[in-house]
Amino acid sequence: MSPARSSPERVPARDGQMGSAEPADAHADDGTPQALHVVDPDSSQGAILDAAAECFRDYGFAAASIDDVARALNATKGRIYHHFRSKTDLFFAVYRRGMALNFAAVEPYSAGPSAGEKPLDRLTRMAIAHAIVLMAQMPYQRVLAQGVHMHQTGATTAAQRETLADLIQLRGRYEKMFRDAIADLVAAHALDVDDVPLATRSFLAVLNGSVYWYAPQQDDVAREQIELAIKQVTFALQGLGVNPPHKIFDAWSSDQTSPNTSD
Amino acid sequence: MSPARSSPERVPARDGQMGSAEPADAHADDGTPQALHVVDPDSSQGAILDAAAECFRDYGFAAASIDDVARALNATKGRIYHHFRSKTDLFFAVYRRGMALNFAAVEPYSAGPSAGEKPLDRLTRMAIAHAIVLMAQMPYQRVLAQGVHMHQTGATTAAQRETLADLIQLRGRYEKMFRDAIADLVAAHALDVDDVPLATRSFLAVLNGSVYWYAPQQDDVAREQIELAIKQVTFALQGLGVNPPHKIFDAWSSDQTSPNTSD
DNA sequence: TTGACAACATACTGGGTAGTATGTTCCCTC
DNA sequence: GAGGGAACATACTACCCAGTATGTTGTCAA
Repeated sequence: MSPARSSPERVPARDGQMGSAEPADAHADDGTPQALHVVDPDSSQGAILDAAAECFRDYGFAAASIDDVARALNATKGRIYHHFRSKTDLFFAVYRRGMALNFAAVEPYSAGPSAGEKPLDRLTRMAIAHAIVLMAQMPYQRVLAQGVHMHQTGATTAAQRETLADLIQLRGRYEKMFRDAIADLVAAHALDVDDVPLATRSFLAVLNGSVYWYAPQQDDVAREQIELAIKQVTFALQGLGVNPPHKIFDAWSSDQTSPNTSD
Repeated sequence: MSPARSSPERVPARDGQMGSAEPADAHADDGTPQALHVVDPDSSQGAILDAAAECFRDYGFAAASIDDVARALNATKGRIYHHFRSKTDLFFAVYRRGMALNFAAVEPYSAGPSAGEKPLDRLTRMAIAHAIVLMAQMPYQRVLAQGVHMHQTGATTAAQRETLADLIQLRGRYEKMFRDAIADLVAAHALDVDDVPLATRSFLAVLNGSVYWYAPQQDDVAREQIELAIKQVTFALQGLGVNPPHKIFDAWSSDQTSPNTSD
């Protein structure tokens, strides 16, 4: 139903590359899908992204206005439009940075140097890292959830839809890390699930849950997050049908930054 | 940050009851929090709710316009504003109906007549019913998720915020059914979790996951939904630390409408 | 048949917002 | 020290959309 909606297709002309007189060299659009830290966090653009992430989290993409973001920055629209071509582009940049934060947190444990590592330990470390970065970077994570939703609806122009597909693919790669880790467990006969994709979704659903209800309670936020993460990971691993390796939990609790990878 | 936002508080005058010259007797606002089927599904209002649920699902509350809903109905705004006072009220009605669908699906298994029933069987039936109604009534379920999110942001006027609080409380009652069922398992020493609220959230997170990815694949949709639900419930129960009762699954699979409550 | 009212459709208004066009300031370079 | 451009702020426009005011049609009762 509603095949055309209101605006059929914005900017019918000058589509495709549209690279004429860009105001700044920000948001490099070279076709490098692997590029992660696109924007320097300490730059002015980084501050814009942080403010935008909070606004998108609080009001949602559609309801948050550019003026809201500018107000959160103690600035005006001019500053934002100097760095980002449109509201959608700003959203994409926030999404990209959110995915970069996730990859930076989890990827080290996904492809660790210790090839002889137990598959269960690897999945456990990845899960804890994921659960923690979720709580530590809440605004960005909420934006990620919105981005997935936007993909199914209408994402303005064709060029932007293409960019969104890239971002969704980025998320697909991220989830694939977990799917592969779970599949490794199945291959090692350490686990018996018939539907790995579904199991992966349920696994991540447990860990992602905190995005919608977590708010810091205790003083020691870092420890609180670790404890919550351990509970969630315990639930998720049990859901898969395996007993959680408490040794990993203890190692993580004692060293909050990077748990020792000793067996 | 951003303490005031754009519109400080819509409709500063005539707040509170604002009951003057209602166009129709629709949307009875008597203070009955227990009322579930507020709107007759086969009426004109029911058709509006269905269309609104699809639009809110597709575009989100903020991005979906009243004209979009009207277009989906092959009608105009007049029809909608004749039955609902505002866009927010329409959203609330959709939310209310979504909760009614959930209660109607799960409540029969929550307070069944068989008091001697095993706690695990009860939770299992509730979980399956919840997972199935989620897939069967997708548009409404997506609206429910949005409603929870709206509660944390700004919900227009003070009177509407009050109504939203009612709806959130309705959802709280719904989740409490599951929390109580899990707490019963703990009390019966059939389960050992230290954090029941967190376990409940993880439990529901697994079941709710399908809202974001489920799309009918096979021809026999009802059977497909049952099979998916069983897989999800298996994961969720294992996450709690209990072995799923396959007897219940088999009974549900053989009789899709209402599983026999025999021992 | 004639009110009268429900159930819409049509036409219009006001406010909010994305995006643009144009200034202004500061810094850096030559 | 002059010029030039990056990094903003200011001012403005065009448009979308929630909400309203009013017109039209059908139906049902008296």
